[in-house]
Amino acid sequence: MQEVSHSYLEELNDTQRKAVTTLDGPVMVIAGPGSGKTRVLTFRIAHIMNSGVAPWQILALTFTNKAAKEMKERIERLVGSGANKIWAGTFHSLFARILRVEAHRIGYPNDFTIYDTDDTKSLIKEIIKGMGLDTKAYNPNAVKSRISSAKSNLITPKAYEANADLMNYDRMNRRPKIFQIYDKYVKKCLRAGAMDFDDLLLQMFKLLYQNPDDIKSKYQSQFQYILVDEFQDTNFLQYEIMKQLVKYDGSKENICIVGDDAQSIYSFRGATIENILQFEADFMNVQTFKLEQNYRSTHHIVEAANGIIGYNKRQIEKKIWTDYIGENKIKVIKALTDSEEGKRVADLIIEQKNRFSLENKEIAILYRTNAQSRVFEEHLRRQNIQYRIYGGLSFYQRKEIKDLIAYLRLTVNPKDDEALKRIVNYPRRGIGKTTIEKLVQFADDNEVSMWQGIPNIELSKRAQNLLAGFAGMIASFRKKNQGGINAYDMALFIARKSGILELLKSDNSIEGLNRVENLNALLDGIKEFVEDDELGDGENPLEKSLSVYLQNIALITDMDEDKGNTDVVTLMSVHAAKGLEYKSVFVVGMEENLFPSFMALSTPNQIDEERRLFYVAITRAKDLLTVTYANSRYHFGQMRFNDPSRFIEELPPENVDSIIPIKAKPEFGEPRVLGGIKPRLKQRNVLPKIDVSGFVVAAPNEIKEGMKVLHMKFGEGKVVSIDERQVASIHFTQLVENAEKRIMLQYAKLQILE
DNA sequence: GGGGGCTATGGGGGG
DNA sequence: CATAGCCCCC
Repeated sequence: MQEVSHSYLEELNDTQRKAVTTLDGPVMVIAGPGSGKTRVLTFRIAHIMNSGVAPWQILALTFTNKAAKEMKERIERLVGSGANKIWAGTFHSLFARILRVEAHRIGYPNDFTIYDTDDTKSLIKEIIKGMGLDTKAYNPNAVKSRISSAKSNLITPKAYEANADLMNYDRMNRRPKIFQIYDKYVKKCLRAGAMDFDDLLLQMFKLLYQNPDDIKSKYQSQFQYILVDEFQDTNFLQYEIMKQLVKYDGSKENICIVGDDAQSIYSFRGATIENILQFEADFMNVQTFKLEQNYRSTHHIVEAANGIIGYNKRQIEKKIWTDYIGENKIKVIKALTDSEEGKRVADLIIEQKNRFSLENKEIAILYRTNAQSRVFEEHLRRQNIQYRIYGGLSFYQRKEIKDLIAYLRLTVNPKDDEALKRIVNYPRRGIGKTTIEKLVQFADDNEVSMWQGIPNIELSKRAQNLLAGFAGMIASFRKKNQGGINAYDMALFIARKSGILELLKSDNSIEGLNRVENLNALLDGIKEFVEDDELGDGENPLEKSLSVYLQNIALITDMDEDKGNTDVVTLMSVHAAKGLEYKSVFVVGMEENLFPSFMALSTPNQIDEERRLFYVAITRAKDLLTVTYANSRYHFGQMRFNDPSRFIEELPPENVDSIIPIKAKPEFGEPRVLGGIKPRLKQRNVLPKIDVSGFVVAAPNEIKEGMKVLHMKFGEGKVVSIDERQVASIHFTQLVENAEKRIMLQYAKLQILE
């Protein structure tokens, strides 16, 4: 037996050490900002490994993949080797990895597509339009967030319809049919073999809960130790998954959660502080440790943070303190315009760099909304200060990148309707809007993906040939892809054969050249992925297929990318700054309607969350904190006037320099009031209510011309004709428009009436 | 079916 | 300001 060194324990204070060495049973660590939380987590994992536990038996759920990567590197240095085999990453990426192996057990292909926000939105929009509803009343964003929140709370479409609170809420907001959209959305995703971000959690839960082939015990016994970072930002569903993994007969319940209720800033995506309270109720004998000493910031910053958070009721009792007495108070700067704000921040950065010999990378500008980055960019560039913006439009969201990726997605999973719609006519091959609409309708009627509809839909000869040509190309890509080709060779082949590369190269404008460059950068990235010789769990090189590549990039964010050692000022949203620290921090745009956001003004709970967000913002600073606001700023091309943020007044005066407590009155430019909702409904099919109990599905070959049949969705109809591809034309008596539908017998659920 | 120009309209944070 | 969606023309 090798001698194990525990010398790292000497680097910890008493509470930290207890949090690291208490390995058995449920542990809760409440960790104030700058209290050495990351250190505790890494040391704890190292300690678990030193106690003889294999790295792959440890599940560490972090907030970003970058945090997981850094943690693994630090653990590697502490314990020698093996740290790369720890299951560390975000909920989404780790569950995607598991589902890639297990999805077939719950009705999904293992090669499932991950739908991003744009895919989700466009699908929801398609459904709304398909139902003849108005996209103004049924704002796709609003609908998406209702669906997302339903999924995060384990509410199925059926349960949604049966839930009086949800239905009343939707009725009050004039969106009574959200439950139907939700239902269609779920079905369409399944047909497309696609999971959205919420599904990565929801399907993981289903896998464990439904427990096909006793799969649950496999993961329960694998993950002997579970750690969850930023627990305050997990939602109900994430917590339920954790419980599936940890709570069972004979479990040692070795789970450690680390969080800070004061830094809970993600309730908009379903995170709930209740989880912290619930944890103590769900687990017996939870051992709680509170890390209250702040090692990061000056007393001015810590006291200001305490002062701010004191305005919030209801929090876990704790007192964050520091023995770091700083010289510089918090600076509050008022600017007349947003542009002046940008200039003053840039000037002050120059001044601070000289006076305190700061490097660019020790400085960050934090804002409430990504749209605010522009003025700072402008002025930093003017002053020749290197910077980097995180968040906003990422590389993978550029059009030319998404186009090629859509081809790759379709090659891996041809049922991916969103990918198909995107590129079926790009580059142009004469397949127009009408054809695509018909294909969408046909696929919907037959409850299949568009890809499955292509060989069976009846269109003009021309349209049919064009579609067949496209399908043939994709089929040839698929055939090539199944021959064990790596992702790079495949992607290059597709970029050439699809005509994308050629099309982009024919554009000699600056933007065109840029696009070619971006596409090449994407191909380089794929090459890098292929050549990376990182080892997987079983010491085998990780698989380099297109499918694995797509899974990797679907969950990548700006934050995960290496900044390298470049010396740049960081610009990012406050949300993105969670967990980070800088010597000098500028929190900008501190105005009513912006921070706190106008969306939050009417709800006390949301104001509290904005306040926690401000708390997170200021506690990123180690030495210097500057808070700025502007009397006027451009927003959507309009000049707007805002009062200074209430949070500025909440800063304790003794920790602040040069505060100017003037409440500017708006002179003109009152906020534009959005108009009322004007529903504009066309006469549409109202689908008949069909009693599905006692429904007898007929075999495809039993259906004959002239028969009267019952369809699950469209009700009674008469079979007009059946063609050689087994597509039947059926006239449905209860439909108002497009009563004659073409239905694929292979998939149709029809009952013979007479 | 495709392209170009014009208008109306969003309104946050992110995996 | 940015862009989706519409209208009109080829």
